[in-house]
Amino acid sequence: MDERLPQPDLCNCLAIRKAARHVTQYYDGHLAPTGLRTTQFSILARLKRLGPSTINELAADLVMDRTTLGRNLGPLERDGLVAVGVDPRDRRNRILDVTETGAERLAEARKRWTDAQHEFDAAFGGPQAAALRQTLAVLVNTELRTPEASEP
Amino acid sequence: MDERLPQPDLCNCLAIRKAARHVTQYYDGHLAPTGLRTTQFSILARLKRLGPSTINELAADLVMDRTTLGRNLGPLERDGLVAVGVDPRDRRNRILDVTETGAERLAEARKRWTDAQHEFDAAFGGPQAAALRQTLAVLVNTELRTPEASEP
DNA sequence: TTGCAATAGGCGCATATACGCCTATTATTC
DNA sequence: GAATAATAGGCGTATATGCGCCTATTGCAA
Repeated sequence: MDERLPQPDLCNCLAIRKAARHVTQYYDGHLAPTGLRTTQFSILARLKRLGPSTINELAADLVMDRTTLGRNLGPLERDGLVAVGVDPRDRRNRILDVTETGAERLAEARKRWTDAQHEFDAAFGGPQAAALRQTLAVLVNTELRTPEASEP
Repeated sequence: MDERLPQPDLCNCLAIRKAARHVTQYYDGHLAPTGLRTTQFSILARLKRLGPSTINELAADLVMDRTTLGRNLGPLERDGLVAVGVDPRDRRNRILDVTETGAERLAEARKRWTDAQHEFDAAFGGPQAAALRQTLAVLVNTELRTPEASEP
């Protein structure tokens, strides 16, 4: 009975991307009945927690590129889950806020999310999951500098 | 001097997706001069390691959806880095293989990847990185069942 | 105040991700 | 051997991701 685990990846990036695909599919499966994807759920949840925010603020919180968040707002705005307004005090800023409909949808999705969290803990181990999240928080706050393009 | 780290996410999925975005941007920045994205580099590297493989085999190895890999092959095939043939013994199968051009490009990219790995270890800690990769390998092999849609 | 720098965000483009449905091909069963 | 099941993969659709370049707006300096 050869029950060894496969070799872990040598590549940090591949390792985390594989895991991200694995876990995202799982959470997406749980959230599917609510019509929200994992990314959309995260956006709604964080925006609800932060309160009205600009695109830059929310994108930084989600460790997401500014333009990525901007595009991800499209479906949410179209479905009336997020309101996008202009800051009257600085009209460069867009003010994002969760609508009432968005809050309701978020509340429904949160039930499914809780189920997913519990099952995840059961399968992977609660303490292990907490430790992993902690490690990932450190990683996200680790500055990784991209090399400059060489001067011409 | 309030140097506390921000609270780790409670959501396993958000935590790992944030980290994946963070790390992917870093590796993509290093690989950019080679014209390869991180995903493409991973595909080439794994295919080179596995030898000629079918789409299903390679997709499973990469923890990637079959259709995702299928589409990601497009640019690689277009640029002559991967050859896609039909298995004469079972014509349902596509046989993927790294071309000579692909091998050369992979070799160049591997240099940049090695730099990225070293700098990653320096910033995050080599042993911590190894432990994280090990943990993620366990996670990827943890079965997470998606709930069945309710019967009508 | 006017003119330049800095900031916030949009948009084109290209790739990445995956579900559902489809065809082609092979394996199985009667 | 013909009908059927199972498997491999393609394709439509939709969202996710982010770089480079652009405009709009604001802050700052001469």
